[in-house]
Amino acid sequence: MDMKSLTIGRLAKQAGVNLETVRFYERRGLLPKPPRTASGYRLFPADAARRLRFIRRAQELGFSLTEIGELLSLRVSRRTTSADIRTRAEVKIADIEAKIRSLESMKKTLRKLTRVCDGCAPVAECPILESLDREDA
Amino acid sequence: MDMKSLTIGRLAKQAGVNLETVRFYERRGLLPKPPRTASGYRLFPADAARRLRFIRRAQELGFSLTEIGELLSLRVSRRTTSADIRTRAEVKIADIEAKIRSLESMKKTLRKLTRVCDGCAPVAECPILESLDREDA
DNA sequence: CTTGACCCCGTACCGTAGTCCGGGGTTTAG
DNA sequence: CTAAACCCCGGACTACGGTACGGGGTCAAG
Repeated sequence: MDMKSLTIGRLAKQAGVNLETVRFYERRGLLPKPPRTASGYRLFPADAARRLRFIRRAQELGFSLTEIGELLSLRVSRRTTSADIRTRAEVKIADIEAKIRSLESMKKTLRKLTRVCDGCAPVAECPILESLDREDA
Repeated sequence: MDMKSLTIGRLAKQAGVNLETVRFYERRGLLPKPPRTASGYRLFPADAARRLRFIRRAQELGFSLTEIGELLSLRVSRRTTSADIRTRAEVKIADIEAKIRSLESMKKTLRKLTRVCDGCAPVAECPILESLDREDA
């Protein structure tokens, strides 16, 4: 139990999540199984909190836990070739860019709306529908 | 039943959602209650499909149905003042900008990863954890 | 050496967002 | 006129992402 390890309770507090959520993510494989003390207590490395915060943020961006698992597994190692990782990373980048474009489009519409508000011109229709409306999924 | 109205089934197909989902959104108030035929069939205006597609996209960006309802209600009318709408729109813009920043950060990390792949330098750690990791919610 | 805070585990339960079912009327194409 | 295809409704069911519960062991302060 050196200073660098965290019990599950401390980790949960540091990351701002429920303790049960930590166990749940461990079961789901989003958090690597931590070493245990002789009595069975989990001892998480300090950077587990960073991983938890990453998961939370990614969720707010509309990624499912399964997709987050895929993001977290993006790294080069003996088992995975560079080319494989590269391809998978590029797919994720494309997903992300699509999300950014949708958000930019929503933002533009909302900005237009605030300008209309300044001009005091009443808009009866819902202007945000203009955004996010062209083709593809 | 003019050409411009859609039965629930046609609407669902056009928007690419399940028919039950349309009824569900109507119950949730995300879709305005459509007029009915004498026999009770719903007749949706043609632009209901646009609204459905907006809802789906916004969900992919991590907005809950409740938040989507708030976005859809952003418009100026007798009941809502320009100033009120303006304030609410600005809050939403700030939310959106935060999402965009997080996504840009993820994207940057993934780009770095693809460059590493090109250079064939193996990375054992999970580099994406570098992103989305500073302060605030 | 006890008491309160913390941890273990499995299982049950919850909210959100749908999705399905089934018994019944309606519409439309043959 | 009838059969297929479509629509109505209420209510049950599902999947996902947690969250709570409860019975038990552990650890640290007094």
